[in-house]
This record gives sequence, C-alpha cells and structure tokens, in this order.
Amino acid sequence: MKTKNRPPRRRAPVQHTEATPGEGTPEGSLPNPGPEPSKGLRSRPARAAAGARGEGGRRRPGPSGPGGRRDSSIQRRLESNERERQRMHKLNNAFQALREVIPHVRADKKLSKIETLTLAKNYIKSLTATILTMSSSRLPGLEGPGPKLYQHYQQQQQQQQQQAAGGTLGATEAQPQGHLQRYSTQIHSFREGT
DNA sequence: TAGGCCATCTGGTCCT
DNA sequence: AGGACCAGATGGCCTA
Repeated sequence: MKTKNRPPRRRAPVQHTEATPGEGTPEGSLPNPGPEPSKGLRSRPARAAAGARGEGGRRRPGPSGPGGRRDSSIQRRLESNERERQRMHKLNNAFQALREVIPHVRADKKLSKIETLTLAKNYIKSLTATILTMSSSRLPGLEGPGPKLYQHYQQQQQQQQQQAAGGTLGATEAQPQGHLQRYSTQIHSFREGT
C-alpha cells in the first residue's frame, strides 16, 4: 500500500483532560496553541481539530495514575508535550529536507520515512562507490588518494561482511557496482509503485 | 475493512 | 533539576 500523496495532517494538541474540573481550562493549563503557523508549519485540518478532544495519543493513565495530579505536575507535562511536539516537527522537517535531496522518484508520491532512510542510505552508498571507482581508475601510477581510498573502502566492506556473520549482506554489497545496482533497482521499484 | 503511515501523548532514561 | 531523547500506546486518515 503506497499512498504518500495525501495532504499532510496535523493533529490538534490535546488539552490534557486529566485535570480536576475547573483547571482544564486554557487558563489553568498551558495555552498549547499547537504548531505555530509562523514557523511555517501547516495549519491543522479542521477534522483534526474536531476530533482531537481527548482522542489521539494514548489515554492510558500512567503507573502513578492521573487522579491526584497537581497543577505544577500538569503544567510540566504540558510543557513537555509541547517540547516533544516541536522536536518531532524538527525531525519531520529534516525528513522533508532529506526527501528533497534524494533524486527523485515520483513527484506525485511522497516517500515514507522508512523509504526515505532506505533510499538515502543506498544513494549515499552508490555515490560513494561511484566516486571511489572513478578515483581508483585515475591515471595509474600517479600519487593520489584515489587508490588508497578505494582500498580502505574495500576493507570496510569486507569487515562489514564478516560482521554480518550470517551472510545477510548480499554478494553484490562488497562491490561498488553492487550499491549502484541496488539503488537503481530500488529507484525502479519505487517508480513502478511496487 | 484491513493494513500502512502518521501525530500525539506519556513515562522512563540519559545527558548537561 | 530540567531538557532531550526514546519507545510504547493510541487513534485518525487514507488507499487497496
């Protein structure tokens, strides 16, 4: 199932309903405005806002139980939630930045996080392999970093293969061409939507 | 409707 | 001590 072309969703921050009656008001807790539009974050869909009163995120009371939480404790929790949201937003921005530098697969299809990481890894490997191959085949006999780099790369690959001790690493992984091949295959499969 | 993906909440642990 | 980081849980949205 590949569906990455849906609009980005934004869930409204929950207003922490565990407070005792009267303290769950915005004044009693954190303002918790959600992602500020000023930071370039997308506005939250109305449906998310409508459905976010108490839903979303887990509602399981912690070991200590929600019952007698104090105001200061609730305040800290809300602040912590907000920081966590911001942290995740930064992480997502980084993912987006990464998507934008990975050579393009299908413009209409947003890569998932796992796809982004996997493609990026193989892209880096293929670029590394290409660079090393080019530098190693450069003017034989000339002093330069190329051959050494290539040897170092090969040593690393051999070590990784040994560490993979079950042979989970494919035979092609040890060869620079293997990375390129793998990346090309992956690109192809994404293009096909498989 | 099932499954994938995601946002959010939450408590625990690590780090400064 | 407080913030960052992490992983589990939960529920919403979307597509096949």
